[in-house]
Parts: sequence; C-alpha cells; structure tokens
Amino acid sequence: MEESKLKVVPLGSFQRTRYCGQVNAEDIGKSIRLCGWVDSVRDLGALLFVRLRDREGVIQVVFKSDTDEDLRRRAEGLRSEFVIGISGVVAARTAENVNSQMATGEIEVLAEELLLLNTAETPPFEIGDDTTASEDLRLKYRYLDLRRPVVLKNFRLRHQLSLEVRDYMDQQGFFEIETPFLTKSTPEGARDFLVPSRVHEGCFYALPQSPQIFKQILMISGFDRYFQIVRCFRDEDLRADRQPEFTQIDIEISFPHYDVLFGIIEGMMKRLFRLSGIEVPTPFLRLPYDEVMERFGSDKPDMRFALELCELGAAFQQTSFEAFRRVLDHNGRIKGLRIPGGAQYSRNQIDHWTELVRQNGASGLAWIRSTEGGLRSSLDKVLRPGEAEAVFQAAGGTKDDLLLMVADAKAQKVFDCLNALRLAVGRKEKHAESGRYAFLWVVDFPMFEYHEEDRRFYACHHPFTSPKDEDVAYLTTDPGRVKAKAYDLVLNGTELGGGSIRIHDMQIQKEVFRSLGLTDQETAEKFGFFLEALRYGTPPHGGIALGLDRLVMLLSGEKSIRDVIAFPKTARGTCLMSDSPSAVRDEQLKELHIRLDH
RNA sequence: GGGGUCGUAGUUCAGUUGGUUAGAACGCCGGCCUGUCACGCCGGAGGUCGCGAGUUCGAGUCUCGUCGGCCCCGCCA
Repeated sequence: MEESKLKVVPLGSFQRTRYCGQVNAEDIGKSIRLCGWVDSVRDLGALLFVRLRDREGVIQVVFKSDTDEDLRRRAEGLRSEFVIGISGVVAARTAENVNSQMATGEIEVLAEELLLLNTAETPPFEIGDDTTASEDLRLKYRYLDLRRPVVLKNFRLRHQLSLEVRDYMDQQGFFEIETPFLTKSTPEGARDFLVPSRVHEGCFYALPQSPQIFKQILMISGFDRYFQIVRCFRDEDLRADRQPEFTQIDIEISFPHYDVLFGIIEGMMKRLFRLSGIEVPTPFLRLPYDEVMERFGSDKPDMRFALELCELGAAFQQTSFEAFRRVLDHNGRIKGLRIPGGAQYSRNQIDHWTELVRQNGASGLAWIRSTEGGLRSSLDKVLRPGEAEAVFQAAGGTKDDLLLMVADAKAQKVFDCLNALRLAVGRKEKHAESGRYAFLWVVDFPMFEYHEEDRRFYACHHPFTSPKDEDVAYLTTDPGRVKAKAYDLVLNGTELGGGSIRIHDMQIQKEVFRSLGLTDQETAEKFGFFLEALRYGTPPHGGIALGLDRLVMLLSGEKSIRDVIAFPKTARGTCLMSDSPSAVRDEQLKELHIRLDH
C-alpha cells in the first residue's frame, strides 16, 4: 500500500487561497486550499478530524472513509505541529455539530487532497492558549510559544500600534529619522553597553540609552519635527517592565509649547487606544511633582483610585510619643493613609501591611481605627488623652475608617511606604481593575537630586533639561530648589514616558554642568561636539520618549513586557533560546585587542 | 550587591516523621471506534528527584554550597 503512506512532499506549485481563520459561512460550497500547522487530530476510525491552524485562526478539516478511504488512511499519520497543505470544499456543519466556541465553528473543510510539507518533533509543551508550561520553558522554545494565539495577538496589536503611530506622526508633520546605534558613551545616566572597536585599539562605541543628543542636533539642523520608533539599550538590572533593550517612540519638536507637545501626545494616545476600542478623554490631568508626592507618595501614582495621603505632622506637634517626637525634632515627616470603611481589616492584615512598610525601610506602622466603643490605636499606651481623636480628625477620619501612619526623618521613606500601602490597599479593594485607563502628566520635576554617597547633585532627567525660567537664578546658589521643565506621562501607575524642554542657551547649559560638578574639561571631552552645535543657531526645542513595550503591555493586559517582546531576556539578562550572552573565540578577542582577566 | 520564592516523568504537580519498587493528570506510543471538538475505550513506554558535597544503616525529604526561572529593593540621566 505505497499510496497510503504519508510522506513529506515539496511545496511545488501548491498555493493557499485563504487563511484558516478567514474562511466563513459565505464560502460554503467553494473549493479552497489551506496551509498550516496541525493543532490536533481526533481519529474516530473511519472519520478523522484535524484542527488546522495558521496565523489567522483555526479551522476543522474532515477526512472520511466513505469519501476517500486512501486519503483518510494517510491522514492517520498526522501528528501535532506537522505542517500541511489541504485542498477541500467548505461545508456547513449540521446544527448539532456546530461549535459555538470556534470562530469557524459553523463550517468545516472536507479534505480532497493532503500535502505533508514537514513533520515535527512532539513539542515540549502543548501549544494552546491554556498551556500550563512555565515561562522559562516557553522562552527556551519561544518559536513554539509564539504559535499560541494568545501570545500572537499581542504582536498583532503591537504591529497595529506602530503602524498607527507612524501614520499619526506623519499627519502631524514629523519626519522619522534613524540615528546611530554605534555611538559615543556619555557620563551620567544608565550604564552603557559597550562595543569594542577593532580598528581603533582601546576605543569603544556605546549603544544608545536613547537618541537624546542626536534628536536635539536634528532640531539644530532645522528638521523641526522628528520622531523615531527606536531601540534603546541600558545595562541595568531587569524587572517585569524593564529589559536591557526596549523600544521607544522618540519625539522632538522645535519651538515647543507644553500645550502643543502634550496635545500631540494626547492625540496619539486617543488614536492608539481607539484601536482597542477605548475612548480616552483629553486633555489629561496635569499635576506638579511636589503635589503628587504629597498626595500619593509617588511620582507615578495610579490614578484609577482616589485614596490620598494625609498630613499629620501638625496633629502630632505636641506629642509625647518618643518615636514620633524624635522624627519631628529631626525635621522628619508623619503622614497617613486613611482607608474609608477600613476599620474591618483584621490585625493579621495590618501585620501584613506592617511587614510591607518595614520592607520599604520604615521602623513601624501605627494605626487608629474607629470602633463601636470609640477609637482604638496601636499607640493607645503612648498617646495623651484626646490625642488619637485629634489625629483621626486631622486625617478626616469618620466612623468605620482605618488610619495607617508612617513617620520617618526622611520624607522619601514616608512617601515610599505610604505609596506601597496605597497600592496594596488599592489592589486589595480592587480599585485598580483592568479595562480602566487613567492618564496623568506629572510636571515641574526637580532639576537635580542630591546623591549622599557621591556628595554631589545629579540631573533628575538629563543634563540638557531646561530649568524653569524663574529658577535659573538658583542654579549655582541653591540647586536643590530648582524646578525643571521636565514631565512624565503616567498611566495606571506606570511611567509611560518622560521628556523635557531642553536648554538651547549655551550660558545656561554651562551653569547646569557647573551645578553638576562637571569641569569645563570634562564637559568638553564628553559633550564637546554637542556644545559646539548649540552655538550655531539652536532653536528652542523639547520632546518626549514613550515606552512602546509598556504601552503594548498595558493595552494587552499583560503583566510583563516580556509578553510583548518577541525574543525577550530573562531577569538575569540571558536569552534562553539562543543562549546569549556567550563566550567568544580567542581570535575574536584578539582582533578587538581585548584580554580577559582569568 | 541584598531579600523572597520556586526547581520531582515530555509538561503541570503530589510525595506523610528520613524507610520497601517515587505517584496522578495531561501529553507521547500501539490497538479499537462514522460526528469529534478537553472525543471515548483498552493497553504500553517514560525518572541523573537541577547539580555537588555532607549528616545517616538509609536522603526526593535534613544541612551546606552551587546553578537556573520568577518577583522586589538597590540600580534604571
């Protein structure tokens, strides 16, 4: 029976006429040809069903003994993930055989010809939306993982978003310009990935952390409006929303105005979200940095819920409670988080929250709870009569509320703790449900941040960020109080992007470098070409960069950007599929003038 | 660099106080089956318990080290 053996054949002139997922009831009676992967085989004997899968969907193909016994027998040789071509006729299923779970469930294809184009090993995990395989296994066999429709759909969305960005930016008058990947290492900022030069012994290129300087130079060139969907590289430790290489929608405009720039971004978000059927109201809320820190304890607050921090320093001003007394004496802060109706939370729950704030560096978590018999507090033994009532009132506490309090000499620690609590409570009370999108512009960031260890200031954004006009005078006298024309776009507690109006005045740029403690010689070495460019008629300019991976992640409801990057790295920066990074041959190192230290 | 958590069949997991031959489900292989769609029924194969030491008469189980996945802190202009 040579005929009935299933053997791999060349594709030859066979061409599909359709994608599996695009066949529908209108095609009933038509002859079609399909190509795809065997999703599953259900062999009932004289009747055999194959689920055939391609990029666009799945369809059922039927092989019957009483139609073509030889063909049906050959189909018995089919296994999962074999690659096949099918010719057949589209047929309606009888009413009782309709599968309402399937997009193509009303129809099936009666096979007339079967081409085995390739066989496949049994995959290490089942390829389906409900696979139970662990993430490391999926990453090792990423090509199989990407066959799963739920995974694929993220990349379809990502493609559509990129396309929409390009179309929108074109309409807004932007040019997409490519900038170098082999570029110059610059001080400050993240750690650079370095690329050794073969031609120039001992010299290195750096992969760009962002195209920052190049896009500013394009403004000096008069390009007026630039954008790029561009890969960026930062050699820092990874997180669920951080990869060593990631993609930004990078934007720069000349003669910028907040309203113009923000309007461009808001318009873009409107269009991108519309692709997913989501209407985004604009303009987005704008709040200054100082205010969001005081109200939410974070510079990227999740605005889907209204819980806010309250100020308790004044209410504890006269306290005799030693720990709080000390904090106030050292110019520290005492702030609280009032949870309406939170009195019902158990001691056990509060213990969990105490652990949470300890992890964030606080020495403890104090609380006041409203009960039937009056207020109860963790500080009952140490507060003066009436003090708890006064504090609770200062927090706006009413019946059945719970007030959580953190005190520390360092304001940042208080903010960190209460932000962590706020997010934990928000999650617990399901305020942050999916399907809701709350945008926020955080503006007026501080210009500099003091680094205790290095005993110097660092730029909060980057050293080309313009100070606010009214703060220029403090650049050299009191850098800590200078606010910058810098802003972040925050969505649901994730920093989606950030940018600034840049410095176009050489004099101010020099003062900023001086505030950062950089000598003229250092700045000349590192930024010389850029500083020179600034002299040749630099227009006022500014821009922003948005994280495309994070945007796709939020829109697809994924918890990690790994799910929206085709070939992502693990938490330790390796690729489980290609096994990179890896050692290289000695000759390669020699050519690069590199000797290893082992 | 630090903290947490996980690692047992191809996969996901169970495995009691340290004790006989390490189990289940799914998958895989073979057989039967004309309407399946998580097909069903019968049978079968499949294990370096991540790796290495140690304790013990005896280790999947206890100890130490190490490697790897994930989450968090630091870091990320």
